[in-house]
Amino acid sequence: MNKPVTTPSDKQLQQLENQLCFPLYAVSRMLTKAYQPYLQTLDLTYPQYLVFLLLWEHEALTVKQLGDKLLLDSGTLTPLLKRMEQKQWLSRQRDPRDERSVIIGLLPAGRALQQSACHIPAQLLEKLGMAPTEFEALRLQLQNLLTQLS
Amino acid sequence: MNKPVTTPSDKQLQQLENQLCFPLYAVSRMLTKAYQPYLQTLDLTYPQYLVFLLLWEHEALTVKQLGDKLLLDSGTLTPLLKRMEQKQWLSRQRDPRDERSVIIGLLPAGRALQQSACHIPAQLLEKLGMAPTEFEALRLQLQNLLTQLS
DNA sequence: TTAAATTTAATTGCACACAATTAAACATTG
DNA sequence: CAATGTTTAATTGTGTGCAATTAAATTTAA
Repeated sequence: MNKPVTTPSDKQLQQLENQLCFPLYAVSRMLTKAYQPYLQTLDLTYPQYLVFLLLWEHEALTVKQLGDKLLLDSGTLTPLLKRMEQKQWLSRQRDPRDERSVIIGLLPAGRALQQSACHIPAQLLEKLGMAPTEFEALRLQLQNLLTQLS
Repeated sequence: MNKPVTTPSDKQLQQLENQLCFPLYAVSRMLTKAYQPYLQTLDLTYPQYLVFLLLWEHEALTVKQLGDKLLLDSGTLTPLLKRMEQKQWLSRQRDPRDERSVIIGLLPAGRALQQSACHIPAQLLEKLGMAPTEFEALRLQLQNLLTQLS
């Protein structure tokens, strides 16, 4: 009763790969689009929203710390943060104790946005329409993948 | 023995949202990066690789058909396909029977790339390090999410 | 304590990604 | 058949996303 232990063909492996890698790529983009209607009214993009989630929690963080938490480098963050600075949402200033670091701090207009954004998570979760057990399973798998890949 | 049926707070919902939405966003980017070492030697990007996977299978497709399959619009595909055309990997020509459509066809250099790329799926799958049951579960959940979101 | 190595952010250049608009070709309908 | 509506790509403009380089500040080591 042994199963045949044949090596999967290149074509079979390609199909497997695309059943996982492409959906991940596509779902991620669709998810960003799903935020659009809510974020657009606040003049926010999804990466900017993620920066706010961190600042609402921590009040001030360096570019480096933001990058570590979001897995984004300064080439992405610097122009993004400059745009947010122009809207008076946050401040950018060198750390006097280590002039290499740039500290990003919440400004009143940025703090005020939290009230307008606090209903987004519930609306998003509803859009996903997932059962709690499914949700938890997916969360764990993504967590594992993230560990595996980074 | 009833569980307390309290409404989750905004903060709790925000945490839930970020346990799923942010990991999806991050994993997708890390996955693209995981392809880098293999694609770089072929002078390919991940979206370009996806275009090739479709062309290797179908030989020729319109921009519209590529967009439907990849969930990308012409604003993304047109410049990407022009870059691939410049490398002589594919041709772009209007369909004589419907001048609105542009047919993307494989050229010899593009067809030849398939031989160099055929080992990528196996290497990628190994990098993910997932058990078959896990793999299938994740695939199904992403499939469901994609349906829900699009 | 200087010289070398390291850390951190900014800059530069290239490639997506998508909303909105435009333009051309085709299809439909009166 | 002509007017209207629809489909399809291209274009434009804005915003990421990242590799590679640069520059400045700090840390380490000789």
